[in-house]
Amino acid sequence: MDGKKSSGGDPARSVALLWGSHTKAGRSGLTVRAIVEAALGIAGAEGLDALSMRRVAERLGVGTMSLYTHVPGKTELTDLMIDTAYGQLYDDVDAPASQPGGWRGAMEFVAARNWDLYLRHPWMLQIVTARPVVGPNASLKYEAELRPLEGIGLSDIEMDSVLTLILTHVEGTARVRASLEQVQQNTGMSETEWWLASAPALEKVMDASRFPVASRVGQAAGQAHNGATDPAHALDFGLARILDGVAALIARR
Amino acid sequence: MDGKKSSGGDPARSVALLWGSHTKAGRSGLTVRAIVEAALGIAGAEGLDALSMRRVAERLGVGTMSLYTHVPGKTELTDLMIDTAYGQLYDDVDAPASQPGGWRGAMEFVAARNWDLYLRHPWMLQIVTARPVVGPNASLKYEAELRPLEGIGLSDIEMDSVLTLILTHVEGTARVRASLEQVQQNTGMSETEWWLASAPALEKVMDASRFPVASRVGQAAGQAHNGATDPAHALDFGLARILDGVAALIARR
DNA sequence: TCGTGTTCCGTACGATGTACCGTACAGAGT
DNA sequence: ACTCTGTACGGTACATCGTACGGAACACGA
Repeated sequence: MDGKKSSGGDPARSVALLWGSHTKAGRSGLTVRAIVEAALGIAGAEGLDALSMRRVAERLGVGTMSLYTHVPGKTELTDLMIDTAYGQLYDDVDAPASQPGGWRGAMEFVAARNWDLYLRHPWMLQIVTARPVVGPNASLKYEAELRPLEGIGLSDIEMDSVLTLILTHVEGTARVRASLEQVQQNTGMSETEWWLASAPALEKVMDASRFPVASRVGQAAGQAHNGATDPAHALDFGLARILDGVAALIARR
Repeated sequence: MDGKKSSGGDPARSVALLWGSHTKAGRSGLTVRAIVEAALGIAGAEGLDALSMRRVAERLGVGTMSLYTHVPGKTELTDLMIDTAYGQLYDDVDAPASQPGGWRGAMEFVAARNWDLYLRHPWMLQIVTARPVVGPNASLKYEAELRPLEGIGLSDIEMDSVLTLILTHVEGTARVRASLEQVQQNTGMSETEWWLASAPALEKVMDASRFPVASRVGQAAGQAHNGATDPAHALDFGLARILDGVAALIARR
């Protein structure tokens, strides 16, 4: 129920592992790349809860402990998974910068791509990255996402801050989205079904007059969104506000 | 390493548990309230990883399985922990609304209080709340945080969206903060120490000229923040941008 | 041919959440 | 006062996890 740790071991070893070629095979053909891909397959198909070293080994037809010859531990494996997923984001470092609509269009593109990323890899949202993974693809991602902010009147620090703000927004919203979907899958109930199931019990116990604003707004939002929250709407609304705020910062110069 | 689940059982039972009095004691004096407090004590002192049903029972001098008489499972226990933590946020429903500085001052207050909440209860950030906990204190929190947005020119739905945006920002930033602190605690290295430990390995393997913008901006941000990221700065910067964006939305009317 | 180092992996340990089921007690009914 | 019954308590057991340990099997340079 809580977050699993990440990045506990030797930094130098982790860095070397992330930036290595991943193709050196032993006598059973076992490769770091193969291990990572198997892990991605499991996490993608059955979620992070289903990901265990035993399952990975099983999928590769290999003893469980053989994995530890190539990978220090599960922590480092997930780091590799994350960086691999990042690699699917942009096929070109200048993809965001060459988007129409200036820096704003570029940032909308960045947000959309990250949103898609979490949609395709919801397990990423369950990993508590104790430290940002500095792999090759993560570095490329950072470069690609910073470039459109170059030369528009922001200081270096502001460029970093703006990007962080946007990415935090997307990630947080995607986390809500993934949570909703997971419950839907666990309980077999849709968002509205679950709400209807708890409504009678709630009404019996909660005095709505104590929460006048909350009940009115909650009701309105619930009806508009077909459920308590609509992550897709939250993404767009939030991004629009954020970009307006950034535009105001730039205009102030 | 991944997020633990939440809210898997019967909705009605969960609601009743959350809104109940928590004082009915059996013959050994065991209470839902006592269980929740013990759990909060463990999570607060040693983190969520240290929280187990056995540890809670041990702390209460009680058999492990006795807990299950009062609480359906660990999932519901964490739900109760969360709602209890929410109870410490505002001592008055009108605390945010009666803050100086209008709606903007109120939202800054709300953000600061939530920031403090996660600072005091970092374990909350590790729980994957599969569904927002609708307990009494969560409801009060929602009401208190919505009130300052009343009557300033936003629709009901926009009120909800604005609040969600702010809370998502605070939570996401707090998550980064908690992650950094946890690594610091796990590895015994400070932010800068860890970075210095991986720097030589990174330089050996990463060609900085491939990431011109990233390395320049990263360097600048790293120096300004005494580490790769400065969550406190990210909080303030992001909140300022967001509130500017909201102000622009209101002004547009 | 013989070290010698690397890769593979079977076994085992200490955790975890909780299902199951027996036991023991508190309070109601007589 | 005595029995009956429902609830609270908790011991044991199971499946699962990450991984430490150490032996076996192989590749390869000398």
